[in-house]
Amino acid sequence: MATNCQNCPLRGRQLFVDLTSDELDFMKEFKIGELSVDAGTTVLLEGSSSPQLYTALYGMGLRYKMLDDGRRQVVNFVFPGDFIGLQAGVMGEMQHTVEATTNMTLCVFSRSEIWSLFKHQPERAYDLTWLAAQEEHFLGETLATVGQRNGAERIAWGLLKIYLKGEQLGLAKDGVMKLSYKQAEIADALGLSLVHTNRTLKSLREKQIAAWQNDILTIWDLEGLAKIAGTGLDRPKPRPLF
Amino acid sequence: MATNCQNCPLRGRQLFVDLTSDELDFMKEFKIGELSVDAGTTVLLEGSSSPQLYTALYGMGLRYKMLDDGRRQVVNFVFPGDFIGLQAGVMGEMQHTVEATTNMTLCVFSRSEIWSLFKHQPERAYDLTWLAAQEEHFLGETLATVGQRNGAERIAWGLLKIYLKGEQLGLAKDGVMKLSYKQAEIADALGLSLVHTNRTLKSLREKQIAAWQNDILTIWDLEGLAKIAGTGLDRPKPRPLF
DNA sequence: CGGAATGTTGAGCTGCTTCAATCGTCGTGG
DNA sequence: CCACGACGATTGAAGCAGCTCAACATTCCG
Repeated sequence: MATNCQNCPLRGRQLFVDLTSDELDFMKEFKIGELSVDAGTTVLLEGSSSPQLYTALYGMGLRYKMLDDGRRQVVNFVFPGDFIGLQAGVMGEMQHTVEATTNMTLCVFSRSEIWSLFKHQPERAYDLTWLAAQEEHFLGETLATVGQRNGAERIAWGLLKIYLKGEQLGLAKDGVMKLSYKQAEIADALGLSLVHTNRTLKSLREKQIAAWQNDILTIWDLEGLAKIAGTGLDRPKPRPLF
Repeated sequence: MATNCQNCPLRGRQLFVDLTSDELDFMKEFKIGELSVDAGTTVLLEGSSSPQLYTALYGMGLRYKMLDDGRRQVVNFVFPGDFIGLQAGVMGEMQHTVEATTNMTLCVFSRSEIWSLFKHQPERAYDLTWLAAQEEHFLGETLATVGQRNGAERIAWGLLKIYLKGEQLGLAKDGVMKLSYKQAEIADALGLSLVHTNRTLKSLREKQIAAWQNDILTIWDLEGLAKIAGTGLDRPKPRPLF
């Protein structure tokens, strides 16, 4: 049976701020169903104008853009709690594709309700804008990484960000996290070739800093990782959940 | 004397959608003043929580992030009509620095009014979210460029985007546009070294495709530029103006 | 068992970086 | 009025980080 918002498994996790009971009531109305998809399914397609919006509930996925000649840029990774389809929601069409890389369950919202949210739930509308600004922030950090850092720094940065978010989500513990992606996907996220990504991961493993094999990410030396990445260990700030 | 919103020089330009007279009235209240700064001034500082938000009125600038070791990523270029400080407005602090590269005039808004905008002007709040989603879209395109395209493609892509936006803003005409940046800034925007940027620009010049010298960008072969960039010639969509 | 998908490793090459020197322009102080 | 220094653009040269090509290993699944 579908989860209802009251007992949403994501509520209460460190990454998210609490909802008022009013907001919760609204969300129950806003949510129109649940969607389960297999690994490999395209949830939203670049250029399409889906009538639906989603929040990831279980599972992982990725957002990517394709260049005309087939090169792919992974824009980011989708984890539980991530809101999917904001662009289609406000701009009318998706600017990137969203694909499930594991089996996923998503909460479904009706796009047409977005406007009523702005009209009747200014707090929630504000939260939505907050999320958009947050996405922009993270994309900016990613751009700085891909534009300025070298291979080792990029990989370290990527693993670190993923791990810290996983921690706040309750998906990571004691340096261990399930991470169901392919090396090629990390490579396409960081602007590196697959071969170089593979070699860089190997080097991190040999240095006893972190290993990522068989879909399991193991961090042995978080500080060492942060040092290579050239960044701090700040945890992501709590954010609104839809 | 300060411009008022009615006779805002930006209204009516192709890039922007019209405001209703209601919205215009609100904007007049929302706007609390005007700010003129010299070239080189830092308008907003990464990590700060400015009580003010801005819309660029005249002049150009850039947004950038610094890595801990001093490397700089230019996140994008600021043109007239661009809204500055949304992140500080909703998230409480800026995630990048905004600097004027020419003398600039900016409309000033009070950050504390953002909330009243959500409360009383849902249409404008929606527009704000639209802008945030648009920024996210553009950052995603930039990320794809920096992550996937080679030097020549990146430069071509960058010049093309700038020129097309300039056209819609009335800042470019017949292939000519004033573009007051340094080569180092384009380099830092595209993740290339200054030297390589210089050489790539030279090659575009020698191929009679485009030249950018003495702050003047001249496009001789727009289609050729788009072909190198690996993208189309789509003009930016009209967007809300604040 | 065969084939497809993913990961791993070797080898050679090059696009881009880094270092460094030169040139032109411009504002400043003597 | 000229010398000086600062800054940005330009060009040469050398080196390497990361790419491409290619072969092989491993796992999984029908």
